[in-house]
Amino acid sequence: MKKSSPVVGLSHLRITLSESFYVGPGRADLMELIAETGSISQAAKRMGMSYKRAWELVQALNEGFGAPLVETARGGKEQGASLTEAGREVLERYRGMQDATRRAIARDVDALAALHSDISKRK
Amino acid sequence: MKKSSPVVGLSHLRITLSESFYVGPGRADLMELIAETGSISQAAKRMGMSYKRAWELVQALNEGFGAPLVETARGGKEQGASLTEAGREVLERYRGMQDATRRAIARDVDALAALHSDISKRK
DNA sequence: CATCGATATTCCCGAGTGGACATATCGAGA
DNA sequence: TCTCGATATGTCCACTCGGGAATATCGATG
Repeated sequence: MKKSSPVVGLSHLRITLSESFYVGPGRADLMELIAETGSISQAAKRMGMSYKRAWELVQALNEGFGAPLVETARGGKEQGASLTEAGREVLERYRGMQDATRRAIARDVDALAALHSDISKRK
Repeated sequence: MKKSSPVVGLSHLRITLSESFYVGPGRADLMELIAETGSISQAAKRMGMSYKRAWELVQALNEGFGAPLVETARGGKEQGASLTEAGREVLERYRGMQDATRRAIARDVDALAALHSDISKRK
């Protein structure tokens, strides 16, 4: 009994922590890819966005939060980017909230999807 | 024991039903205001957006869903806009999902807020 | 058949966004 | 001290988005 279509359902969940900081799906994905690749530029490439945009997002994350969530190091072999402890926690919490939300709204999503396909057939 | 700040927490919840249709906070608010005021222009005014934008959103809702969620009537005394039965159900379901989501993520939001204020104090 | 209020539709323009590109910078290691 | 890979930062430009305004349309009602 697998899901029929992964596209339907929760697509955007944004959590606001203050006037200057929020986390949404894009920022979370970027953080995750930075953790995976150890590089802003690599993460940007995988997300299909420019390095500039990714770097600006990192700035927004760090400055908005008030403490670095993404650390960077220039030069040498160890250069690159990585998540700080706070960054890892923010990401983990966000993923948890996504899961909790999907579970919480599953019935409503099904009901809406049913209504939608119902009406589509009718015409 | 009331909430300290209503700004913190869930700020955006978008539900995608198909490639051409989704509901988010803005569309839901617009639908609700149309139901309340019985007019696209009135609803637009209350949301601080132009009539044009509101009208475009209504188009996106109706065409995206594949069936009218907002009905309009021109001319005479009965002119205006209102929600169809499907529109009311979509709106009601969306509000329900918002509530369910808020409940589901409450603990995580608190934990994130705690982490955030913790770090803010530290510096 | 003139009025009226709201919908429907188009045109023009400014602001903002983000991409592409070009450099500058850093610092470990060869 | 030169190289190298990645970060850091600015400039320029095409494109999009949405606002504002103007106009057309509708149709019950008097």
